[in-house]
Amino acid sequence: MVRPGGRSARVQRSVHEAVRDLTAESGRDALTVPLIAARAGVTPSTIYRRWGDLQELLSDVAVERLRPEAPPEDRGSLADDLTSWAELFLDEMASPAGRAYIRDALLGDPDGSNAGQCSAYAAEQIDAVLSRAADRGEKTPEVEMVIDRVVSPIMYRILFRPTGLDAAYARRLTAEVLDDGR
Amino acid sequence: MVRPGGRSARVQRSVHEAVRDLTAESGRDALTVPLIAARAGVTPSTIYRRWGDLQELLSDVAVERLRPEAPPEDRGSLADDLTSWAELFLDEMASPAGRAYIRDALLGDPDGSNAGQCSAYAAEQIDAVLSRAADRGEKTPEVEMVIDRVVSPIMYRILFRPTGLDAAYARRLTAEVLDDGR
DNA sequence: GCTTCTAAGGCAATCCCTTTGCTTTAAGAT
DNA sequence: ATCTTAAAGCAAAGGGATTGCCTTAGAAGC
Repeated sequence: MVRPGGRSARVQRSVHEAVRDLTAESGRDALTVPLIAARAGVTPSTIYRRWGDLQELLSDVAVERLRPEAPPEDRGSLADDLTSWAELFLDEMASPAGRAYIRDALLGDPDGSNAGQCSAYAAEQIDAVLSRAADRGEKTPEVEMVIDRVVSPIMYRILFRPTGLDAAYARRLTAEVLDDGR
Repeated sequence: MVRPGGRSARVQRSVHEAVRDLTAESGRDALTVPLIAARAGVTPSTIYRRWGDLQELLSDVAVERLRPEAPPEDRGSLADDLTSWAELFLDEMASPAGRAYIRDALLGDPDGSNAGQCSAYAAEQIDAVLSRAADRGEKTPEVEMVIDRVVSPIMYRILFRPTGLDAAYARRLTAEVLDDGR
């Protein structure tokens, strides 16, 4: 039984807020469950019971922060829309903060649902860009193809090869998928 | 000063061995530093001083296990070699054990060097396949292209979208990169 | 070979994170 | 208004993480 307006919701909000505040103040390495609990005004056992451990809590907070805040900007053409989305995506994800969120999201995620949520966010944004282009009458690649050809290489490099990532790489990947897919 | 034949090497071996044994016996969730230390015949502080924490130790062990044991089999043609390598790669990485090792490798890896090593292993194997094909006179894609178009999508799905991964996907990715790249 | 030097491991005490049984509270149902 | 029951609070115990100090063993110089 979910009680979205009640005490549970208040606790969830204050705990998430405490994580964000303490991360900003002292860095994520300084985070501990008792610290977060004290800041949030709850007892540690509440956090342990609801989230299991620190990593799962951080994973929750990370996914929340990786949620896109607005649909991709409309620049008038598929090529422009997709290219600028990919540049922005790379930029956000490859930043130190972005990398930290990705790691956290993957880390405390026993069943993969948080990671799946991240992927779903990207798919939504891409789908918005492609649908808009289709409405304009442009021929578009499949969402799956954009994920395989643009999102995957970017994420792979972020996770496994921390060097050589820049906007030009995002542009090249986008140009290639548009050449092949429409 | 490295002392490869001495006590350090013995400790390293016995600790790694203890991790493997205990993982097999009791599962990775049951692992703790004191447990591993006891099995390895060392004190916990030794492990903390050498590896920092449990996650970094597990990351070390994971990378060791992700090292390929032999060069890819020679089946006579680039298409056959690359396809069967990709199928094997997907199979090993997507297995429960493979996923666990990937997670561990990424997890306890503050500077990204362990993850980089994993990527280097894959690049080596691919390079071996491509060089062999080039020696036969076949036209081959670049290693980078195979990583972007075959390895990345597979790893992305393993990490972010745990469903719908099978040998057919590996074959499709390989076929596409061979069509485009030679 | 013997002495010297030093990186690495052992030991032990301390701190505090984690876990858990029991109690209390508050949101929703009747 | 009363009842029910998730969920939070409390507190104690257990044990993992950390660190200063000491000991050991391998390597280098004589």
